Amino acid sequence: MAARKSATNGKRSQILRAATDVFSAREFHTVPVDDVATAAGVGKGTLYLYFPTKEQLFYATILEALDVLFAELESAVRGRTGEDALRAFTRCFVDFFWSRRHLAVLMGRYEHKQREPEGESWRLRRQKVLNLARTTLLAETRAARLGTADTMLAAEMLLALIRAAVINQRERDDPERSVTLVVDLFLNGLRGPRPTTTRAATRSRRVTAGARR
Amino acid sequence: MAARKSATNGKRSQILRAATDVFSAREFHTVPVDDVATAAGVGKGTLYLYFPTKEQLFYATILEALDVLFAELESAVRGRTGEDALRAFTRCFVDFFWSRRHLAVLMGRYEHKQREPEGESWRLRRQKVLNLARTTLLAETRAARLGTADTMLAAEMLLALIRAAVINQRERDDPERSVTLVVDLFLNGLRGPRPTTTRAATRSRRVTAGARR
DNA sequence: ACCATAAGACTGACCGGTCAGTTCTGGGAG
DNA sequence: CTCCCAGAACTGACCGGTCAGTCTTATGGT
Repeated sequence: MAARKSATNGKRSQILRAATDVFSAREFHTVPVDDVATAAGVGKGTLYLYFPTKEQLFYATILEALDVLFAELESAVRGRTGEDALRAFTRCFVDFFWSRRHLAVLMGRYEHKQREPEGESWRLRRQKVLNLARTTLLAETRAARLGTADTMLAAEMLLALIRAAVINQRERDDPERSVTLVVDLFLNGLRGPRPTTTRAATRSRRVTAGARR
Repeated sequence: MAARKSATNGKRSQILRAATDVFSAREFHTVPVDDVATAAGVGKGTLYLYFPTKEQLFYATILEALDVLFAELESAVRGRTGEDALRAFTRCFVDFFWSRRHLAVLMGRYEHKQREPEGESWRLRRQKVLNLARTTLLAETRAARLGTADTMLAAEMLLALIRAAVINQRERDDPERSVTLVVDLFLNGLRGPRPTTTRAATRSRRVTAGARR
């Protein structure tokens, strides 16, 4: 029985993995279910044993990934605060999509689906991630005297920066560098950190911006 | 003849406007061409007199909008430099989508289509906008000692911030406020501008963050 | 023999694009 | 001004292809 169940789950995640690949490479509506089944190495009928509709299969790929992401983010920031937490958050985020580049495309592409019936749980999950970002930023935003609405927007902007960094990253780039770029830009802007001593600012700037080349 | 031609163009843009509305509200593949025709108040056949395929109709909505955006951006920054230019650029961008909110969704949703055959001209146009952003940033990025690759990424990040601001803006918000938020965050980060005099920084921060509420 | 699982052939709905027919327009003749 | 006609503009019923989801059949384990 345990064996049966594990075999079952094995096939389910096998389908799920294939679905993620295929849905990342091509747009949802241009992908025939047969293609997913073929990619997964199962018959179409089998696929429908595990997922009731094509849409649900699609959402399953997103939702499960978001759950993993959230769990990883949460444990990454646990016990940290301030800039340290922010950096850990960003690093975790970047790494997650670093090893799942296709997912970044997939998620960005269909964020709007949040309005559809199934999309509700998607919205909820995204909200959870956003809230975690907001919490992580709380100290900084308080220091900046931001109101609640602005804090939320700041969190959105952080995610936007991360997204831009991930999407524009080349294969050969160093993910850690993206983290630095994002966090530094987000905290100190293009003009660099406020100098505590005049020379310190210059040094810090070079680390931020000049590492490559 | 002049009358004929203007009547013709009138119908074309009438269809185009309807298409933009419909394609913004629902996803491309879930929209039957009949719906667009109905929304435009013309028969399906008429639609196919002006646009060869459904896809081309779709792309026409995007491409024409991008052309307008680029022209407006270009004239907004002409003759300006530095922070002044950056602010004008951002303001123009925000205003454009402010009066065309649906477009922001539409463009973000299908950026990935750039890989498709028709998407080539899309990619080109986006590139033009991106380059304009890069040029506008040139002074700042030089000051920050960024390499070419990083300057490009900085431009991407500026666009990402603008996009986030536009998408998260509520109907009642003041667009000018979004501009301020984006530019200030981009240049000086969440921690605010480097103080030239101690008090000046505080004043500037309040403008950045505290205008609402 | 019976059940659980898998496969892929099949079917019905749906929609992009066409085209045969209709309506509009404008201008020339009476 | 009215009638008529030619051609342009427009229309929507229809056709053919494409799947999402079902159902029959095959396989193997107990």
